[in-house]
Amino acid sequence: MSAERGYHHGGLRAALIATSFEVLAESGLQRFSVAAVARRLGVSSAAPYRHFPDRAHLLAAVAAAAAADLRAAFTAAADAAAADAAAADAAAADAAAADAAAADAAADPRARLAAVAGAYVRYAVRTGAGFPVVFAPELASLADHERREETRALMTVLLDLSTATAVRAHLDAVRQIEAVIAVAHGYVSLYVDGFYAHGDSVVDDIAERAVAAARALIGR
Amino acid sequence: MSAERGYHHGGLRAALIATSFEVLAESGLQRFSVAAVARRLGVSSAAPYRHFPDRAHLLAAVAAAAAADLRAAFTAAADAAAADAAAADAAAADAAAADAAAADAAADPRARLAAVAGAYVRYAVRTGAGFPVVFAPELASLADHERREETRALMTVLLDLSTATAVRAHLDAVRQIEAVIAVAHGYVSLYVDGFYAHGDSVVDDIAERAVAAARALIGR
DNA sequence: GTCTATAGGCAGATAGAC
DNA sequence: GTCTATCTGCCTATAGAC
Repeated sequence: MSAERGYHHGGLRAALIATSFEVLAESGLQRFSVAAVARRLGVSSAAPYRHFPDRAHLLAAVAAAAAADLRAAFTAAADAAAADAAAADAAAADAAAADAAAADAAADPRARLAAVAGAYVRYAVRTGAGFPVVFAPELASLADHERREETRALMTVLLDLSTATAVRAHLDAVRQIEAVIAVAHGYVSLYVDGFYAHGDSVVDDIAERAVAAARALIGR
Repeated sequence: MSAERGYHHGGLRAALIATSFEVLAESGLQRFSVAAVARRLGVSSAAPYRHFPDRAHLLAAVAAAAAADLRAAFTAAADAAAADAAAADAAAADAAAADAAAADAAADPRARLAAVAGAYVRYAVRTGAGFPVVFAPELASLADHERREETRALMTVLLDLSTATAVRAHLDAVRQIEAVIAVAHGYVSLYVDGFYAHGDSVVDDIAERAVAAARALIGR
């Protein structure tokens, strides 16, 4: 449909969002520029302004996509952790029992919540679009319905995962999820700010450390 | 000695470093600019280049000062936590016993380490100069002896605090201090990136939450 | 719907006057 | 040791040609 370079004629809007993730991953939110996205796509620096009125509206579209991605990544990681735990519990038993336990979404709620930390580290490092992009204050005033809905759904998923760990009160659930995100984002922030050497294996390492830390924070 | 505005003639170097902290606190490392520091001091944008060859060398001087500040803040917070814990233990006993326990630097090593998280949150939010400034990769190649010495001393203090908690191996101590810094920096990062509303009481709150999270991470 | 061209702004850094 | 003035470069955003 569209050429690799030069004209996009129709698909540019989606391409701008996709390429924005690459620029974010390499440069971060502060250094993100519309010009860099256009350059990478081989279009002129004016082309993006046909699809987004300004830099903030492009970033808001990216934030909405990131919120949706994170929600999917969190639920997938939680389900995988529950399945792993069930498989480990039933290691010597038959496979049918493990599958039955894995199918139970309530199984091992603390492991499910801890898995969020690992998924966050991997996604935020890979795409550059973590919570600071999703909740960027510069986008708060934008009346962007899609982003508002996606962020609300994201927070609902997180709160449900936290509440399932049998915390006493709603405030405890909020603070628990805050702590899990804080430790995961802390590892991400130290990584992207150059405290660690860069590399895929390092990302895997800190993702595991984030899960272990989250598991300790969740307690019991 | 020096005028409030305009000429500094002798004190500008120190003033540049001090004002750099203010600019960092307001704008962050990415948006930090030599021009903004000069503007705030009421000197021309060329003046700083008489004292520092470029932006990186000014930041390196700031990083060295921040490392020294953080080391002092960490030891002070650890000592205060140990004193608090001793006072609480001896609440019904006489004051002399509490003072004696507080004077013992080995008392309550896990509370001492957890206190680091609170001190980090307060300092990094107030000055804008946390680990990403101290260990900024853009400064790594600078052969800045002062900064190297200060960062080494800072890491030694942290490692000693971690080792005192009776972890099994050296690697465990390193990962433990990493986790404490990660959770503290995570709260800082979410705060400066606008996830929380801003205000002194919010900073106090997240500093306390960082200490509680660190305490859970340290365990036992 | 994309282009070229441009205006206006701010940053890093240098040259030469005082 | 600080100034003014300037060069270069990159950014956001707009105007008008195609």
